[in-house]
Amino acid sequence: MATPKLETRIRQEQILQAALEVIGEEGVQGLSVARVAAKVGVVPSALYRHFPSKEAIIDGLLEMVGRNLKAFVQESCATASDAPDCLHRLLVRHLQFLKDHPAIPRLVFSEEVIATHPGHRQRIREVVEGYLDDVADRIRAGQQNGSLRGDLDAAALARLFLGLIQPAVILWSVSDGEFDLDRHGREVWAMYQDLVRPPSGNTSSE
Amino acid sequence: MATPKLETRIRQEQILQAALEVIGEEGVQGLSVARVAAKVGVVPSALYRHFPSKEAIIDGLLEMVGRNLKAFVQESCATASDAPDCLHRLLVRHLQFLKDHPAIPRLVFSEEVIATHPGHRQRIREVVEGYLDDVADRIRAGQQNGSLRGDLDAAALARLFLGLIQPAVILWSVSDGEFDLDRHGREVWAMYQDLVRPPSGNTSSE
DNA sequence: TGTACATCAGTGAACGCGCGTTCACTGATGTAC
DNA sequence: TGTACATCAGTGAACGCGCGTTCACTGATGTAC
Repeated sequence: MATPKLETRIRQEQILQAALEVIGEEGVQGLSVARVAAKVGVVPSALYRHFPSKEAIIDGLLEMVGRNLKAFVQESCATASDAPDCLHRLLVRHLQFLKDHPAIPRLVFSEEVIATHPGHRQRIREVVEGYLDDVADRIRAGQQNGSLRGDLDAAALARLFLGLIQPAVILWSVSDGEFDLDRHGREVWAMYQDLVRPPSGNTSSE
Repeated sequence: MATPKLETRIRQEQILQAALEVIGEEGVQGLSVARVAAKVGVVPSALYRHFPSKEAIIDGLLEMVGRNLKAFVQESCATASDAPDCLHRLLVRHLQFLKDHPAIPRLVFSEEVIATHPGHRQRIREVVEGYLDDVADRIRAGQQNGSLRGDLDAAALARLFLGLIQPAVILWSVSDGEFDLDRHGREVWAMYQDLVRPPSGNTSSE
């Protein structure tokens, strides 16, 4: 027993972190109990002291991702001057996050995880729809204070916002880092901004 | 030997078709040689008369998808009156296709396939970038004949067009068919159309 | 037209492998007395 | 302060399973003579 004992709470965090690293390196398909255990520095069966099953680990990851997305929206908009600025910060943050931690979108948009287990599908549904709802709320607020054009459906605009990010995920995955995320962000943001700009010039009415 | 012999060409098509069905039912993760063989009505080892490996089957699928996407763009635009109409038909066709054959986008956007084998990543790259290039070409043509606004980058507009479709893929997968694809199509198309409409009223100058 | 032979799709047993999970165990840590 | 005990994280061997793939074989089909 070279490995010191640690509390379950700490181990759970370590396990989730290790699982994310494995997904980043080997893909969702490569996520095995053995590999996660090796990264934690522990024997595979030790993981069962902290999670009842591999499915529970994946569920823990999805829950974590959901919390992170919620925090992203809040933090991006807390420091923003108006709704367009909030959305812009959120987009930039997402693209940067994609660059730093490609494992997360891989996990959320992974058909594999969805199809394997009904519980995962439900969890991903909560994460994606929760995110879209948060974004739509911010859009609605912007529409009400006049910083965003008011005649477009907020939920549909939120889906379109997600559509600024998703193509970047696949192109980034597929291109071995050649795809220019920053440029993509600038280009699609210019278009989105153009679309949601209120008709008159009062972009920051209070 | 209850199974009659058939030519390799026919079997190859049957195998690819069966593989698509398996992905539709069990996900990419559930795609196994045994399941495909069962669907074809043949013993697992028989597949090796027609494909050298499971990887080759997946590669065959990706190639097929690439051909289908190319055909989609051509057919949608052949009967269209102008570039916006062409893009609209293409969008509707894609969403309908997603409804009928959810396995295909699952395959193309599957992180699993990408991460597993470098050859697959290259193939998916060809498919996605080829599709984006085709769409961008149509957009460029529309910009030149004045049916599309000319001051936006065609490649970025093509990526945004893909962004109309991708959120629908994940929401459709995750919602057990509850997500309203037709409504999504109408809403995001209205926005896209609004964005790409030329500034003056001459939407169909020749 | 009839026979001999090459071709090759399909068979089924077998393989080695990595997988998720279990279980009896070990032994360090913290608490009760 | 010192001893006895409960707790529980980590161990390592073992499990059954499904996987992709191989290989010697079978036997129907089509061709050459």
